[in-house]
Amino acid sequence: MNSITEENYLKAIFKIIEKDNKAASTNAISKEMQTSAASVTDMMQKLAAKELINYQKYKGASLSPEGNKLATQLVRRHRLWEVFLVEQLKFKWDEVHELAEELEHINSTELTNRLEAFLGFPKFDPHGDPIPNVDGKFTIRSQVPLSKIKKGNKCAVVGVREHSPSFLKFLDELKINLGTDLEVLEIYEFENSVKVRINNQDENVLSNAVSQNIFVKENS
Amino acid sequence: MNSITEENYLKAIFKIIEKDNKAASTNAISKEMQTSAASVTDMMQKLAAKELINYQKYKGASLSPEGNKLATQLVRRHRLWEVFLVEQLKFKWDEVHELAEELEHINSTELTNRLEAFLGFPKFDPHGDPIPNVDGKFTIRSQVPLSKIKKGNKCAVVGVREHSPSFLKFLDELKINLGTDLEVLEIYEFENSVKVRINNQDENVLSNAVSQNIFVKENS
DNA sequence: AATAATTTTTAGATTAGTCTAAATATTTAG
DNA sequence: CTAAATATTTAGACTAATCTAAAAATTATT
Repeated sequence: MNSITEENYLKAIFKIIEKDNKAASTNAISKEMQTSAASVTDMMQKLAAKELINYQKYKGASLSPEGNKLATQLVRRHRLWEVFLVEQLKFKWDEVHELAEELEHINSTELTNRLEAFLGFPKFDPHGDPIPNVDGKFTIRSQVPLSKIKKGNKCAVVGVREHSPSFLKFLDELKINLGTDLEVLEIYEFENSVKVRINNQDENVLSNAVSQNIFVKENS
Repeated sequence: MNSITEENYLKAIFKIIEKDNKAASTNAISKEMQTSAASVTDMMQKLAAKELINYQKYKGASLSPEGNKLATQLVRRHRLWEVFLVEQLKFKWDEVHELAEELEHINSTELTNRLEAFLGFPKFDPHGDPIPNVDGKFTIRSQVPLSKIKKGNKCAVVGVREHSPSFLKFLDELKINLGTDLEVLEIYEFENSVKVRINNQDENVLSNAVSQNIFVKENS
């Protein structure tokens, strides 16, 4: 069996590789895990000995097939619990990450699969991230940052890149959530700010920092 | 904050005191926790230093008001999760203990209270054990072991004393569950076995070991 | 009440996960 | 392409939770 700590390291590596598309460096992992680089090196040796990662001194770590399977399972559990917390317990999308971070470590395939069925086999979590199915397969969906949408075009929010509570709460203020319809009314030269109409009602100007972190699907 | 290990010790002490009505001895705790007596002594000193228990060398441990509050909260979470697993995820009553044992350590009052509301404020868990409310108050209910019911009388199952999966599965075989109606048809001299009619249908003879472990409410 | 049996505590070690500081390797820049 | 800067690893130590073996205290039994 693997400890919760080991699981968290695997998840960190998974996350870093997903973002950077290259082996996760010791420093990147230590930053993600909020631990010292020395602790990371220790753990890399341990995980390599268990053949959960491929690791070479000074060269960073990647997931072995087995490690990838475990990490994917953790992502699956995390996102299913987030759906439960938001849809059934009525938590808000900025409140569920930490709880799911704990719930995901409850190691029961039966529990995970029953939860998935109970929730109706959701394909995406409350932030629009895909939920791997029982075989670890993610549902792929076409999505672009809002910042890429041309003036005059309409689209719908399908996800967010940034997951911090502060960003999510900010979007709440703007009445932007998953499924929200947006129309790009204007794109300003200054910092590429965009003026959008939100759900055919309010208009608002969004900074590039915001529009880059909202994923949308353009209306066809 | 308290570690999961500390929480488990508090729960063990709670359970022992509930059963024996006296300070929990080192040996009783080590048996409950499946650890050595030496480990228990160490932990008792730690919990006493935190003022979660009253502990005197060689005299056993009892819960302080603060420790009792924590233990009750764990019992509350454990039983609420059991209700969720059985009622929503369709687990059987003999399958939920271990999972609830993990879920109970997720330390969020908000989560607990929302779960309770989601489940409709249940007062008893799938084994008939009372669920403490947000203030730690248990619902008291009159109940007697089936072995105390007189010949000819009718009653309904409200709980079980023994919680082992093997006992619970055995009751399943007999079609005995919470809410099942029983009529005592005969009491035999030999070991006080009882013949019962189950839900006005099957008849079966139950050993005293079984009838002592089924709690019922006599029909008025 | 003295002694035997049992229970509990203490002493000393072990493992997992962490740290800091020092040493070593790699990368970057002049 | 060497030297400085940065990244990584190693060494050694710490804490929490555990263990076994030995010592001490309590309880039970003649």
